[in-house]
Amino acid sequence: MKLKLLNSDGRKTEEFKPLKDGEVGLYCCGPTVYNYAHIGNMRAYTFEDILKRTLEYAGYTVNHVMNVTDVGHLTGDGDEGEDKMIKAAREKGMTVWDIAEHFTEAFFRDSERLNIERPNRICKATEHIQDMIDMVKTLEDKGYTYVAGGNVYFDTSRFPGYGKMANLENQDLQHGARVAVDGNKRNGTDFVLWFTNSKFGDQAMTWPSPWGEGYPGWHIECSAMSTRYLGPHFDIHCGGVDHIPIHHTNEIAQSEAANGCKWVNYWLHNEFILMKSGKMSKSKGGFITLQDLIDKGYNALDYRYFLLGGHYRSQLVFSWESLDASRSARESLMRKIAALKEEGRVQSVDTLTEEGQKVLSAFREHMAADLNTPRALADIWSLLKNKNLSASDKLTLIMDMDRILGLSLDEEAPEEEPAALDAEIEALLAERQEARKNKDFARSDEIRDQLLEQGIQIIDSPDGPKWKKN
RNA sequence: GGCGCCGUACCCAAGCGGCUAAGGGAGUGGAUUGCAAAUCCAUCAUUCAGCGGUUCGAGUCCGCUCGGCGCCUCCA
Repeated sequence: MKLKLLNSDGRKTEEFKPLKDGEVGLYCCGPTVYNYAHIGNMRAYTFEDILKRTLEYAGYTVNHVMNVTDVGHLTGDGDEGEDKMIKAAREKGMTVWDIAEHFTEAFFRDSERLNIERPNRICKATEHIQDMIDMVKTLEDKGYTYVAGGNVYFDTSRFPGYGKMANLENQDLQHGARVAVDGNKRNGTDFVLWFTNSKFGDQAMTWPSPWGEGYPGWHIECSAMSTRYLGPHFDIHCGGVDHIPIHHTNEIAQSEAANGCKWVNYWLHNEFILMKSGKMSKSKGGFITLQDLIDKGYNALDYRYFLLGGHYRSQLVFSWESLDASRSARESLMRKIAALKEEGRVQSVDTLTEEGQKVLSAFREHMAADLNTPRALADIWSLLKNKNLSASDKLTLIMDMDRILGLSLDEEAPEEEPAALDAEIEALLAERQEARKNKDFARSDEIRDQLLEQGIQIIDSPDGPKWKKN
């Protein structure tokens, strides 16, 4: 299985070749834990999960590293603005450490519910301050920095090819069009490596450094931590498209300047989830969390299915109608699989017939072609209708595909357990059965409507009536 | 002002020069069911925003027009 990935660096689709045979170093920009993640944020982590699963499916051993930003990420650019963590702590009356812990926990709970596999290593910025200081020191020794207004800046004019991936050289950037220009900067694109003059300094969040007590700039953490865990040159780096022009551009500059070599071979970026009204973001408010979906009665995997229905590199508009369609599709899929289990069983893919092998390689080809998950879902639906496949072959294929899709297709269709039936409903059900037996359908339908109003849907089956909560 | 993306049926969405334009949701007709639900069968774009061009051949490449979006603040 040869993967072809669209590399943002060069904007071309390339065949993936790892630096070391059979191994992949993968770094993904993780959450800044100052608030709950919204469903747009979760698209990035779901996409990265699909990437990781696909790599593993293809036989690679993946070392997946993800950071948790718990310091240094400002609300504004340059040396203006406040640290997000500190701001959140002040507003909520909690310590920064409590804030970080609370939202980190919430983040991984959401990840788990979306079947996102835990990265092999999760690293917190606050636990790697020394690595960052060391890297800034190296940059200083190599002459890439200057100190102004108490802060240490990276001088982008000293790094040839700065902004190449983002195509910055061809853009007539309007610096200061919407944000006050930082007068300490020598170049508009320069950025802070280490802060010492924060106006909002929370003493709990500063560390001693050669430049004075302070805290790190946001970009340096990813460079320092990825280098520590994956080395100075590794395979894949992921993140949202929003990171291309600034965060990743700066990461490349400082990493390659410090390490003195090529840093990342493949850059993969996911596009945004949009609302009908435009972008979803924390600062604008009005964002939707996974918990909101669950509170409305959706399964977290309905959202994963929704995400898989669009290509990660395309903008996807979220709407409740679309989510409903995803839920209907996923529930139907689960029912069909449950039915298949009545007459077949999962086996090794080696036992597949020629037709089954054909279906499987088509699926693999689709996933290998820059992770075409919409196509992969279509493959499942087509295979279900394929008359040349036995139930066992279908199950075998679907479960193999689910290693990548991560939709928990092997789980039993969620049937509301009638164990907790309350007596009143029980009585109504019994009465309805009695009425049906006597062909008093007016009464039986009346009871059904009555229960439906209480959010209980009755489904008659050959084994008697079943019910579920809506 | 600069950079980039997109416009495929009622909705979402694949498709990257060549068999009859994937798949899902919704809808419609039929089978089944007391009726529903579920399931099964069938049906659902002579056409890919518009106009030109390249080509033996274009939804797919090029140009223009119209429309939508993102970035150049924070953001996944």
